[in-house]
Amino acid sequence: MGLTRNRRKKEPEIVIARDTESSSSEEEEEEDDDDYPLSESEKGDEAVKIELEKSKAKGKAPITVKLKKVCKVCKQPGHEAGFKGATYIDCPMKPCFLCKMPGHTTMSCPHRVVTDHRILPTSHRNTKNPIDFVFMRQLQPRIPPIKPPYVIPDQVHCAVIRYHSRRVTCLEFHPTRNNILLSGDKKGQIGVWDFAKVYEKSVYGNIHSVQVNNMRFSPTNDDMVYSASSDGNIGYTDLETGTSSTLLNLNPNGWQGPTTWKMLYGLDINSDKGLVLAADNFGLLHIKVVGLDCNPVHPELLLSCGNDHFARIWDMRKLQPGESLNDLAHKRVVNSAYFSPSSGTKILTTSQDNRIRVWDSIFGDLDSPSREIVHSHDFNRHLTPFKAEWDPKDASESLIVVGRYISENYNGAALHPIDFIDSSNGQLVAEVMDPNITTITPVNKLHPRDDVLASGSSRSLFIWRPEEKTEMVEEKEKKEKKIVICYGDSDKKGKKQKRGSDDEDEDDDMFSSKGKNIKAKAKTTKSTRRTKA
DNA sequence: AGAGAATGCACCC
DNA sequence: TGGGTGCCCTTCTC
Repeated sequence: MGLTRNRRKKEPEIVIARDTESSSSEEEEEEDDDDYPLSESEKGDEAVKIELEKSKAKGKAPITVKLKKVCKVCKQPGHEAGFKGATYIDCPMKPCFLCKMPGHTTMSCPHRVVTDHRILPTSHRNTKNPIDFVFMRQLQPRIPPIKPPYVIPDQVHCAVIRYHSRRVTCLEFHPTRNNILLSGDKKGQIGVWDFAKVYEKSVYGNIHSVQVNNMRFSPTNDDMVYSASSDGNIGYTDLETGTSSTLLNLNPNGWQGPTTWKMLYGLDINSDKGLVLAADNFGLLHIKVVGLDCNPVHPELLLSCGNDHFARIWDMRKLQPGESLNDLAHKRVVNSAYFSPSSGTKILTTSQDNRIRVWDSIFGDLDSPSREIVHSHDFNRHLTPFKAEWDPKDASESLIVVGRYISENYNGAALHPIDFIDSSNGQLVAEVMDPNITTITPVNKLHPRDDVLASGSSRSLFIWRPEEKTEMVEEKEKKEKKIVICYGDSDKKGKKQKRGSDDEDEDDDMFSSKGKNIKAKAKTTKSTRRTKA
């Protein structure tokens, strides 16, 4: 298909006269001459002239350095890629960064939903024209006659905390206590945050030694949580005390090299059968199984996904290699696969080919997905993998949330929104973003009961809520001077507030509206931990 | 303020 | 076939 990455083994020769940038040039320059001979075609290219004025006192003539304008992506002259202000210009020699098809760039991609943020407020974008609606009803007569309105957390208001020293890898809401958010990070720490009492948090660093990949609460004891980690352990932790026991250790003999080291990724609980399920990097089929999901209605059904490009449906009673009930093919690694939260009949997957796939019924034709939604969430080794997740409160089982990789220019700021998508039609229902949050937000979780979205972005956690609730919180926090609410278009407020705070030196917490402006005083933890390879 | 580091996947031979 | 190589929008720290 059109998904090859068009790699060029041999890059064209680049000659940059007097270039200071040495890291990107692969070949050693023997010649130091300024007069780089331009070919006929290249002569038309504008050469950038940088005039370096040596000290005026010495009265030396300015030195003119010619830099050939070269694309930093494909290393070819004649065009440039990269940020122009807040807008990223794609390299035209590469396939579209969004849909991966050649022949156009992200800017002109037909799958690019947003074209101008200055004209259309996001909330208006979900208006369907009546004909579309009727048409859709005819095509899908089984959708609920009136979709319950989505309640999307207001993008303007959020709360921020930073206590992780590595990037956030997973989030989980407490099953009964509404304001408790659990977060795991790349270092193996697990945080418990009471986001109503903003300052109340605990961080447990002794449960795992490397990244936490998934967490699940015990169905029988609200205070106990299971966690799967790349250290090969399943921890079983009391959140009140932080005391943890090891339910499973796949590496009892310690580190014997990367070929034997086992890592646990997928984790889910089958309460019907009283099982805790976990998948390691070798898996039953000797592939890395990264996700697991038990069907909420049919306890014998299990869904797995991984880097073999498949999501697979299993019968719990027949978990043998090659015995899966269905194999759902993808073009790239599958980051996540989830049954729909109430009926369990739909499947939602996120794949690194920049497509979200939806199967409308596990009892129907599973040969190909019911829909593929092109969405920017593909792979970057420095980011926690994106996972599109269902809204557990949406009775129609169509609303999903997923972070976006590529940025858009929002009034001069390059931001990466969190997208709410109606998975029944692929429509972008809302984008949540804040000018103070400039980092990418791959980890998102919708609250099981409240209209709350929790997000993990780099090392920070965000709670987004509807405006009414937030204003209460906001008032409270203003008094306490403990948190800064992020305002949609004035980060000044937030900064002032933080600067005025007397609590700055209290501990290594980070309550800020803009991590960039306020340096964390978190202990700089030397990464002495062993990595897997 | 600019370099360096962390480190997953795909492609290549 | 497996190790070597390179990577298009990262983010933080020094």
